[in-house]
Amino acid sequence: MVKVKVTETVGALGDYLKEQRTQSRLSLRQLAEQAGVSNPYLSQIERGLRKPSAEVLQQIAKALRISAEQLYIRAGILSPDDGVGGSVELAVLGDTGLTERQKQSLLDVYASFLALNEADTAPAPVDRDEPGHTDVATAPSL
Amino acid sequence: MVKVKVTETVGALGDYLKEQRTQSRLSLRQLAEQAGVSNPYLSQIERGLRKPSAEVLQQIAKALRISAEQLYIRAGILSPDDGVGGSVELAVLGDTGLTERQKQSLLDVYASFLALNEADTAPAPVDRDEPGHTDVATAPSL
DNA sequence: CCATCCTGCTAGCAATAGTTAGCACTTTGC
DNA sequence: GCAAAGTGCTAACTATTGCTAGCAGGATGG
Repeated sequence: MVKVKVTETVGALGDYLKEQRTQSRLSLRQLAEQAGVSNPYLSQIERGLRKPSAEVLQQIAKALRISAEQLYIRAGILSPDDGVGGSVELAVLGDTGLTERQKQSLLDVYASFLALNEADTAPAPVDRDEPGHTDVATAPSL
Repeated sequence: MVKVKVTETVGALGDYLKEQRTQSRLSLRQLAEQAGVSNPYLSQIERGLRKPSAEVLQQIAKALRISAEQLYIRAGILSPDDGVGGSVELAVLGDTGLTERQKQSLLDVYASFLALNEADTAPAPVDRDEPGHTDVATAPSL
């Protein structure tokens, strides 16, 4: 009985973090250095004993090449459609690799997708969108 | 000894935060309550005296209906194309309002835009040796 | 005129984030 | 066999977060 519920969310974050780290073939010390924190501390974060500050979390996310927001979502701290509604818009608008025109086009497509799904799920309020299931039976012709 | 250098980034975050708060016509206490923090603490954050933890920052961002990532970017803590490269991908993949197929389409378009701009600005293909990057998107035929 | 509610701010304290030093174990090579 | 360097973890400490209690000033209105 090791996991004693330290808010449970922190543990989830730690697990996901460790999963990402090992998947990137990074040792604890390597990631710690890249993220600019000490290795014992990173170890404690992974085991759910500590909650990293915003800055540290950003550094870690950056070192792992993932979004801090995603880190939160995947760790179950933030629900996907909770406060992040519009994160696609923001991500696109904040992208420096796109021209303004391209951003607009992309967002147009995005909006149209959402509108389609909206109209789709409206009569049938069963909106369980399981990844891998790809419920595209009603999806528009692309 | 007055701490002159509070990293300066914190001040920027505070300024942006305050700007957003007043723009939303929220008093300090109102936002503090919505974000689940004490009002003196929020006050200190806005004045750059404190750096909020990851959780608190998320709560504040949520209460203001903005992305924590954007909060960082706008505050100048995180540069837009810095570690957030790929945030569009992540935002799209994390979006619950899209089907898997739509996500794929959107990302295809996104990738093609990037490829276009890449070819435009860099005649000589720059190869960045980033571990675990696995650049799979090489301009899909649209 | 004074009570009451708002605004934001300061002081002081408890909790915890993040540090350095160092332990135990495993692998690598001489 | 054993040094050297890798892995992650523990302990003790300092620095910082985030709290409660309470202050001064401005509106509102009885």
